[in-house]
Amino acid sequence: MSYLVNIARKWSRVWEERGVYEANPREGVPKYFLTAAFMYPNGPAHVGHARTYLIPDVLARFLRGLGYNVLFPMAFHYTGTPILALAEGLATGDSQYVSSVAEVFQVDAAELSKLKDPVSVARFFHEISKNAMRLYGLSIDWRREFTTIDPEFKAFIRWQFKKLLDLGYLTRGSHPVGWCPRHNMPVGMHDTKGDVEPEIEEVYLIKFVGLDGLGYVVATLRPETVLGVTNIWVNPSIKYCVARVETSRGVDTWVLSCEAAKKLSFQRNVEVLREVSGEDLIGREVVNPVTGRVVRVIEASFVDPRFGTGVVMSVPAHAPYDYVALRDYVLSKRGGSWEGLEPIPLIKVEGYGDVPARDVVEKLGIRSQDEHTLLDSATKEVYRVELESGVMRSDVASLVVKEVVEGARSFVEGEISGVPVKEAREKIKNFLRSRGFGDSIYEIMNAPVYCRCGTEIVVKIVKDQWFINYGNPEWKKLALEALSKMRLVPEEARTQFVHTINWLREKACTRSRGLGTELPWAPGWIIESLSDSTIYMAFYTVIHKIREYKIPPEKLTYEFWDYVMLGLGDPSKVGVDQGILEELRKEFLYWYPLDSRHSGKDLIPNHLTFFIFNHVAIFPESLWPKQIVANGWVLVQGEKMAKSKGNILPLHWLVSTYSPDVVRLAIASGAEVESDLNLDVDVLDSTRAKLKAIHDLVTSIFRESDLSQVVDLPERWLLSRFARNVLSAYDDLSGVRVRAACLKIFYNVHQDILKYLEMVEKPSKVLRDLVIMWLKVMHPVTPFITEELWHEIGMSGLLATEELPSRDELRKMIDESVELSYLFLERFVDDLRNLTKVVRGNEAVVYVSPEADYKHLVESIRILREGGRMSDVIRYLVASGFADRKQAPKIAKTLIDLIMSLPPELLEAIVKVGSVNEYEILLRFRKFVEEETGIKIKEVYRSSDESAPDYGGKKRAALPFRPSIMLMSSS
RNA sequence: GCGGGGGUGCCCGAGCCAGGUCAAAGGGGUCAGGCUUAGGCCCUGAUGGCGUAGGCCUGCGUGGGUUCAAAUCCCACCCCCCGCACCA
Repeated sequence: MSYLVNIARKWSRVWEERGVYEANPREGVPKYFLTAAFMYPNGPAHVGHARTYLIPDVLARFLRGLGYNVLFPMAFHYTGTPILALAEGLATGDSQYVSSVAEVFQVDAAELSKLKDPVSVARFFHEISKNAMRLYGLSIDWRREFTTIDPEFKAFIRWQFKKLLDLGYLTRGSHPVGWCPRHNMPVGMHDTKGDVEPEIEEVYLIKFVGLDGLGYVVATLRPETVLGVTNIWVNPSIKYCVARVETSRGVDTWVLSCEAAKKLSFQRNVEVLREVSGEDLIGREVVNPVTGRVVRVIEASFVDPRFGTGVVMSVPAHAPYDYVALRDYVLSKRGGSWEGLEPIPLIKVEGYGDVPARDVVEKLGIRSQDEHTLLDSATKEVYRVELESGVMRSDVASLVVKEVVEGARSFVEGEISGVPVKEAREKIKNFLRSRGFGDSIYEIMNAPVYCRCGTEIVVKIVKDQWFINYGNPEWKKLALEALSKMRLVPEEARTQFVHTINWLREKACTRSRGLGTELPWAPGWIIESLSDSTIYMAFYTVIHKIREYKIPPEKLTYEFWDYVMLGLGDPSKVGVDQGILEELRKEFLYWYPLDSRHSGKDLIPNHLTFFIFNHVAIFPESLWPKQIVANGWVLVQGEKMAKSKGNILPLHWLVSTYSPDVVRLAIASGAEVESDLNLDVDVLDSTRAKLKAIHDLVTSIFRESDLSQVVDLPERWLLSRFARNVLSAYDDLSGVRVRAACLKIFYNVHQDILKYLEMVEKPSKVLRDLVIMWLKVMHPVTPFITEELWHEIGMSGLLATEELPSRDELRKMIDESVELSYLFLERFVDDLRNLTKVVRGNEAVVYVSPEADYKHLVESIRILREGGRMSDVIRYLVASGFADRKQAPKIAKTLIDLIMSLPPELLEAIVKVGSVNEYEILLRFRKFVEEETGIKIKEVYRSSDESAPDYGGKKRAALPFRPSIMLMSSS
């Protein structure tokens, strides 16, 4: 095992020293430019990266072998906030934390504990990962490596964003985010306890004006039920605040729970004037803004001060909570009298009575307002059926007793009565909002969600947020156009891309903290990571030259990039030597457009789509990317990798434990790109065994001194099979079917060589030539062991720079007639074996058809291909004299069955080759057949041989490609 | 809820887009045999049911349909996985 790791160390160093993978423009040579998503170093590169990076590497090596000038670069993405959290954790010096991180990542705890700031954390994992990638054999041009906090890169990103701004694709506004009041920063899923995504939703507010002059603002998801309000709920045991609250119409005075007031202060200005107890509010009267009805404030224990405003409107006909609370109240305080509080039916729903809430409550047998689980499911049911199939009753206008706002009655009459709930909801919302009685706040629907620090998360409205407006219809059109011209692997991803492009709206593109590039015109705002990584592939084309010519970052101006990337402006006025500038421009144009972009499938709905959008925004059509390859996950022992599970397989550990070639072959042959790959230890072990077997086979072939010079049937067969497998593997690789290619190159070829060795007494010299070709075609997947073998068998030069056998060269090696003969033999063995299962016997007499009869098979194939039926075949057989009228149908049936059972390629081969000399083949491979089946071949006769005995009447049953066999027991 | 992907033999997993090459590739497991001092390595064969002549029957989530012919096409249903953003 250490052998494989050692040769990897040796050859990766040699390749690097000789600059084998440093790609420079070469005029007249076709280029291929591929990139994989650079990694975010908040941990070491792991087996997931290993997969995403291996696919382009195999393609890169393959294409180099076919004569392409291939560029495969890599960089590191420092932008973002997760590294901050990690650095924060490490900086506390908590040794338990440090050692747990060290363990999942398989890194040195002492080293780790020295890291105090985000940048050194990033550098630490960057170095580990980079070294792992080098040992892993990725054929990367490392001269072009960079990080996203390099000044040159920042200059490039500033240019990109200025471009987006000029194009009108950037907008500004405010928007709600999950927010930790203690950290004073936005929190996403990865900063919360248990990785919970805070679900932020807009909740509607309706203001009931109290007769005391205060605004009693209720929060609701169902504004249409405002028509059926019988009372207002407050919780008597909690504190309420009277506060001056900012609204779109100026400042208003509201009553709301003090907790709500505090939360709301993150969304708008709130000034608490005084506190009142819930108790004090009981019995006050408020006016329904739509119906004008005056209702009372009543106590209810179910009211949650943390949700909405802590003030709730009561709609007993359609809200189970309200119905039950009201029932409690009526029974305990009013001796069962509902007078004045009767549920007011608003919505008709099939299958329910006038008061659906009551129906459901009774169905579930709910007894009190404290049975939250039951009430929640009741609420869900009523909400769902009313939304889906509910219609506002036609008499709702009569509920308007007094017009608080002008036109309320005619509004309800004309727009609400008789319409579906969904529609009524929108109309009432708009009506109330336009009259100053409607508003909305944001609420965390899955509250409580806690920050990692333990503080409960609130919703904050971030102001002056910058967005990239992916909702722009013109832009979408361009993106769709680019997509339609792009090749996708897998093709199934296309619909997902189309939907993503259509669905995307404004994307917040800045953050208030983290590593990255500042928005040039808005200091303090950092461009977030999904936004600064959309066109950086272009940056690879020139960064090494910028460094080589020592162009200082301050000279990388807007004009500089405009010229290099777009050829705009006057190169003499850029402030950089014009010759150099032209050289950069030329190199960019040499490599661009990008030929293939690789990443995990998880990036389809974000990065890969943004990648398309930004390319079409900034670059002309001729420079749009040509292909995207999105690969599936890597599962470890059937499970998804996760830090929390501790089952992350870091690349540096993998390659030093199992060796790069083993890991590469296991990943490459484990699954096709689109599907998830399950990696477990057994697979790695058996892959290692496979490589060892190949290694030993190759060395033994070259150790063997006694080789024949013949190029006979077995040799021709071997060469032909090899060529076929390799050609087919080439096609696979061109279609990014790496697994299929691997199976052919590593498994089929290997097996054929073993078969060949069985066939011959003494291997031919031809085998050596074939092995040399074999090493070449294996090299893209397992570069190290093949390079080592290359030298071991005495070849000169580096295998890494060798050309692969060309398609033409391979095609010439194909020999259909030999392959057909061999196939015939295989089928015969199968047939014979099959027969031994049903008939006892240990020796066989075989009748083969004369070669001349093949013309009947060929003709029958032709007839069937041209749409002929059995009758046509019969007619032909009789006409040709092959069969008489009596036997023809039976023969035709067998013939057709035979033809139908043969694969089209084989039929093609039969037609092409014309015939098989069955007699000769069987005699020649008699021993082989006997060994394979355990049946002695007593005699082989031509069925046309008059003098041959006819055992069991089998003589006449022979058909081309299907000898007739008489099985018997020797006495 | 919206969107995407998928349900295949004991297990994993191809094949379905271009219907007959499909009892259904390839692994794994299991069984038998070989190699071997021994085998955890490797090699060969078997692995839905039936069959003393190379064949028949049943079968690819469920139920219908189209067709001479369906794992493959159409319709309905059931079930599983993954995304829904400001986060890499």
